[in-house]
Amino acid sequence: MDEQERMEQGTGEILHPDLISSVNQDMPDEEMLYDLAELFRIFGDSTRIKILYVLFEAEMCVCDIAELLHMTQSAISHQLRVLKQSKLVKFRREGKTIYYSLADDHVRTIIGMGMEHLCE
Amino acid sequence: MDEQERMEQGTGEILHPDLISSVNQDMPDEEMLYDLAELFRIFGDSTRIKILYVLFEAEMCVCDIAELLHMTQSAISHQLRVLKQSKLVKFRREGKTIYYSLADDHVRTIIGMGMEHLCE
DNA sequence: ATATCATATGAACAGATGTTCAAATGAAAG
DNA sequence: CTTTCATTTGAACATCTGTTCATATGATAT
Repeated sequence: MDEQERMEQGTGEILHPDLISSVNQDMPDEEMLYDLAELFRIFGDSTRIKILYVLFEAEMCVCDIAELLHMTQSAISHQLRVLKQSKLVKFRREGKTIYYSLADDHVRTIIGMGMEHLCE
Repeated sequence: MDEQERMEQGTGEILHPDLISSVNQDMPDEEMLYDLAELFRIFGDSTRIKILYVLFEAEMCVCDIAELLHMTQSAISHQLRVLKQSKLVKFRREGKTIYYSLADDHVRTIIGMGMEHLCE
């Protein structure tokens, strides 16, 4: 009844009201979905993917990563900051240099999933 | 020798030359890493994540999705185009309406991985 | 202290991205 | 054919994002 009335009100946009309310109940809350998108957004940049891939192999300092990727040390530092904020990498200081490494194995798994999807 | 010379040439940026060349060999090619980033970039938007999540439950037409997400039908259509191009969703026509659904189970797995990472 | 080196940071700029609006398909019904 | 409805499309616009450049930390060595 409600839905039928709305359908006649002018917009006339609702085709399957029952389906809509059913799906609506099973949706995670807005915030969770936002956080999820935000997580993937971090992986959605070549430079950051490369940095993470490099750290697959070994912990490494900023200038080494910059050299490896043929990029400015500043650019790398900015991106490491993003990765740090998302808890995807961690770091330790040793004198003047700072060594970065993967925060945990989730990074490997997620990137692995992506690779699998591509290779098909 | 080579590396030492370069270190003294001026920039003085290379700290661990051996590590660099070792890691360099194990890196996937540029294009693969770019595609990988591109794939994740698709997941890195709230609207697209929501659309995918909705399609977890059932195939659905454009105006239903728009209604469900409280968004313009045009905005949804634009995003479905992106998802279509990335082969993440497929569609079938039935008269005037077009029904979209997930292309395969990889989408579920990848989003599942992201969720797992968040819930820790 | 001063110099040097590794890294971080802030402002600025160019390029990418998402939504909106208006208009165009494309299929069914009158 | 014309109308209606679901969807697509293109241009315009505002916002976001990544890199660069110049400068600031912060630690070591002289």
